[in-house]
Amino acid sequence: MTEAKTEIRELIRALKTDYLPSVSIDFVIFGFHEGALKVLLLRWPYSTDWLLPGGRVGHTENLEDAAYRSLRERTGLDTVFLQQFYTFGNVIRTTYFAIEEILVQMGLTPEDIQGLPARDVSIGYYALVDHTKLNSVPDALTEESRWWNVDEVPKLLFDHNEMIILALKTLRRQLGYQPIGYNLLPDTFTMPQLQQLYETILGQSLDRRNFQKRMLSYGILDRLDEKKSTGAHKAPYWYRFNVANYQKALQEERMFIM
Amino acid sequence: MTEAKTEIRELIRALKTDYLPSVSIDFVIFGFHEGALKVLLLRWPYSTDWLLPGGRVGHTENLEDAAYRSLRERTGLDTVFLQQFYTFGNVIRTTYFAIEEILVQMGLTPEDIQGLPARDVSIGYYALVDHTKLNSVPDALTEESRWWNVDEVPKLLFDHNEMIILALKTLRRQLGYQPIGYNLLPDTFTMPQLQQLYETILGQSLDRRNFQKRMLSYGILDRLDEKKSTGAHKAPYWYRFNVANYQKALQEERMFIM
DNA sequence: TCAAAAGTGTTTAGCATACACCCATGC
DNA sequence: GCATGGGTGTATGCTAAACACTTTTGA
Repeated sequence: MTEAKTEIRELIRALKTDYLPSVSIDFVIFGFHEGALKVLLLRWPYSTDWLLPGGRVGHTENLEDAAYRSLRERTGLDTVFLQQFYTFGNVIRTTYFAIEEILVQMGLTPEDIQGLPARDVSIGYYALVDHTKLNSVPDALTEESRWWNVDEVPKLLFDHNEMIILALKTLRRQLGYQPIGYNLLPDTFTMPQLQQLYETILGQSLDRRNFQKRMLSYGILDRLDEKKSTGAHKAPYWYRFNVANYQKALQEERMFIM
Repeated sequence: MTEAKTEIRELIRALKTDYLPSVSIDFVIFGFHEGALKVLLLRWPYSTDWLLPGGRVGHTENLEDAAYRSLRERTGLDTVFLQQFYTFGNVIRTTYFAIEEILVQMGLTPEDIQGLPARDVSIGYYALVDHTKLNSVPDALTEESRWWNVDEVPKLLFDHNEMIILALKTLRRQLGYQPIGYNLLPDTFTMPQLQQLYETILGQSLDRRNFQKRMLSYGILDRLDEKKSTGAHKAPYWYRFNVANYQKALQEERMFIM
């Protein structure tokens, strides 16, 4: 048996003993890059299908702590925007049944599989991350992981396509009552970049002047000096989020109607 | 041992074998009566504290089905508005530990308690019900159940106070993009009654004329004949929800800004 | 005839939308 | 000097908010 297979068996063992049975976490990790909204997917060994990264909850671990821990273990990211959006509990969603073939190829014996929870209820979280800061941490169950454009996501395992759709819908609605961009953009950014982020998430273009007017009116941005030119045109200003005001706006809700 | 205690032991046994371990459901059941928003609470035998009604998920039962089933078993209501709003997973939230005293008084032995999940992750649902149609179905674990005004709810067991607060917050936000009232009002109702419902949920008073104008503009109401007088004043019209349009509005979202 | 509550229409103000010209830079 | 993209202000229209008088009814 290869070392990888041994590692997988160890993971499965831990799954049975170290974590709450019947409960899992799935992450829709959004990143923003080259004007497109991306989502992080991974692929198991011996499988051609992709799926969302996930995690589990320790016996004496708070759910939210488990979500942050799992995400940190997987992405190396600590300060991310992480939000629970829905809990999925259809029976067919995660029967190990459906992926038995893969499990067998992973070198798991019937005894390994025996005792796995027959189905999970999975708590969906979505995360917004600065994709330049992410360094993917591989594990034995991850053969490959990469970013996909949200509108080019293939058919995924389980109900993970629906999860992405609902996460995106929730994210768009959230844009209506909370600011967004912190943790998703670099520390300093330009107004056109911020606007592109909004346009990408909303899937529609917005008026430059009106967008800037609204954003500035919220008082969550601090303007810095000029940007070094990146092309044959006037240089845009750098902006930075005013963290205090940004946090306050997050609390307040009810502004930010797009 | 009393018959009630035998029933309780049977319930606890079923809890260990018939349902997913570590997963529970809690209901914030809202009713509207006498101009006040109410929430249904219950009290266990041998306990002075109140708490939210709950349910569990069968091994081969979809989460949503389990929610509807539990609610039906408890309230006799079939067609209710039921919405998942958050999943709670703090460790301290449901340790049986915290209520050991009560369990002992219920006649449970250490062996009964042994094997109970140490903690649950609980999926919160809120329901809107026509409180006149509710007939409470008692079980061995329910010593007493009744409606409480939402602003007079006492300190509850576990984290159930927080649950009510978050459910109400979600309900209020929902009022911003979906119509509400079907399942919460009688079949026919008057405009002032509908307005009172909105005012009650939002916790603020609204302008009569503007409210009526907006409501009628949504096309979800059918006006009937005059109401029989209920006082020394002009009789209000009866209205009824136009179910087809109401359902369509529920799908559409994004209208109904209050 | 008076009090209590419901029906109804108009005016106003604020905000979101639409829209155009000037400016800086690199080639 | 010209093409590219960024900066900025104003005019308009729509809709939510503010607001008052008339009608019905029972006591």
